[in-house]
Amino acid sequence: MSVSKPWKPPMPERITIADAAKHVDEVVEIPGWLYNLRKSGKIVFPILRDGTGLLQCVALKNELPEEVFESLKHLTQESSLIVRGKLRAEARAPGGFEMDISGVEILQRVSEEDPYPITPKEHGVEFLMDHRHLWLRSQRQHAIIRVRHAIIKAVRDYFDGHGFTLVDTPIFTPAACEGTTTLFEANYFDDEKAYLTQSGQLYNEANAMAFGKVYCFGPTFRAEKSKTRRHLTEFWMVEPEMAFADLEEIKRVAEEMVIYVVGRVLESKREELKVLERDVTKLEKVTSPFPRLSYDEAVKNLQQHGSEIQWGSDFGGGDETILTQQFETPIMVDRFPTVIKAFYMAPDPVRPEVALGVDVLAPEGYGEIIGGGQRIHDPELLLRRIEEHNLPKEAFDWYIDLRKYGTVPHGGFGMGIERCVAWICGLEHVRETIAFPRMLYRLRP
RNA sequence: UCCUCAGUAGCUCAAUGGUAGAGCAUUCGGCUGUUAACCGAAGGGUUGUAGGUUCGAAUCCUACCUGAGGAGCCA
Repeated sequence: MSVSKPWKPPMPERITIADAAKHVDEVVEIPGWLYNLRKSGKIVFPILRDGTGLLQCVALKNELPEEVFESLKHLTQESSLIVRGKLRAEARAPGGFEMDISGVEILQRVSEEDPYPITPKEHGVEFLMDHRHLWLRSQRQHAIIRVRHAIIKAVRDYFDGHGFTLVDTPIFTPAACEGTTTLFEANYFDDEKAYLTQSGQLYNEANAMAFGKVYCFGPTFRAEKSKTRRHLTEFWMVEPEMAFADLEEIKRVAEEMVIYVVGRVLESKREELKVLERDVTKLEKVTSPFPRLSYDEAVKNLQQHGSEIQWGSDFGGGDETILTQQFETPIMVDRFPTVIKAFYMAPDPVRPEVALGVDVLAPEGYGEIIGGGQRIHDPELLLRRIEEHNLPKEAFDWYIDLRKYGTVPHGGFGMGIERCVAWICGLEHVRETIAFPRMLYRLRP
């Protein structure tokens, strides 16, 4: 004699929208938020957002209990809910899949008294920045942040795959790297001052002498009152440093890494670049070799193109644009005047008035994304430079030690992640390249 | 820090010295395939703040506040 068990409907599998294609013709449940709702009498089209994508759903009045249909019909933007139903391939739906809703669980209905502020229409920069915590839910911001993720992953994969060890450097530092004017100050217990790092480089050099090839990747802080589309006060920088490397090797690595990163983004983030309306043919041209100019040649070139620049000064705002517009790939400019570079920059042995430094300038007007070069490894010269720059020698004792105990030629570079993201995504401003940008006059949200 | 521009409904904007308006959003009504859906209706305003000019100011003037773009500086 058999006992019949009471029939229970099988619990539908919970999936994400990104996996919808694998579950066509299955009944599933998807938790998410209401992105938008279109309705037409007895049929409503809720569009669900779950962080992995968008899914159009369909609910018919005749096929659902009255209260379920009514609750959907009056649901407000960004209300949180779980939808259940059968997935179907549907050419008319954006994304190509659609769910026939059979059940809905509303987790929270956003009140119409205080509706979601970011509507599907256009908004201004100030409003969006004030609502950055909500703005991140939009398609465009998803695309940018995902490309950023891909860039960071590619950068790490590049260095991890080329014998570099990740050795992160401190955020709190006791003294300035290159001067004290640009640093954020913090109280470090009792009466001591600490500063937020503006570069991991000096510590990177110690790490390179310990491990050979290292990189650090973390946030850096600059208290400069720069108010332009290229500046944040808090930004992320990846900085490789290599023992036994000369300027040519540093340039080779910088070029190879940039090409690798762009390639990886093109390979894995086509959809996101499409959302951003990025002209990918411009990125596809980022191949070896990058044009190499000396500072001397760059100055001559700029003067021919009408710039006021004189030998001995740094590039002005328009200068980088004039230079990069002439090429389709990033360009490398090296051997800047020693006087405009940091104290640790190695002079060219045959021409000490120029330094063995290099900048990589991105095309399309994006400008400097990488700065680096060979560091001074001669102890006498380093001491002299510290004096010339009026830096407190005691603060650099440990740095000078690196030249006393087995000094070797070495160098590296730093790449600003946000500028790199802005370039690859084709953005107007770096403020969209990080979830919560910190800028002059903007600390919130 | 300096220069330029801008602040009008929740949002995006119009109104160029003479009665503050539209689209979106919200609410109500209509519509069974919508694609930033559409159609009809309703509510929604100390025109950034303070002062001044004028019969009359969103509009002209002054100061301040807020924001945006840029310069210098930088990745």
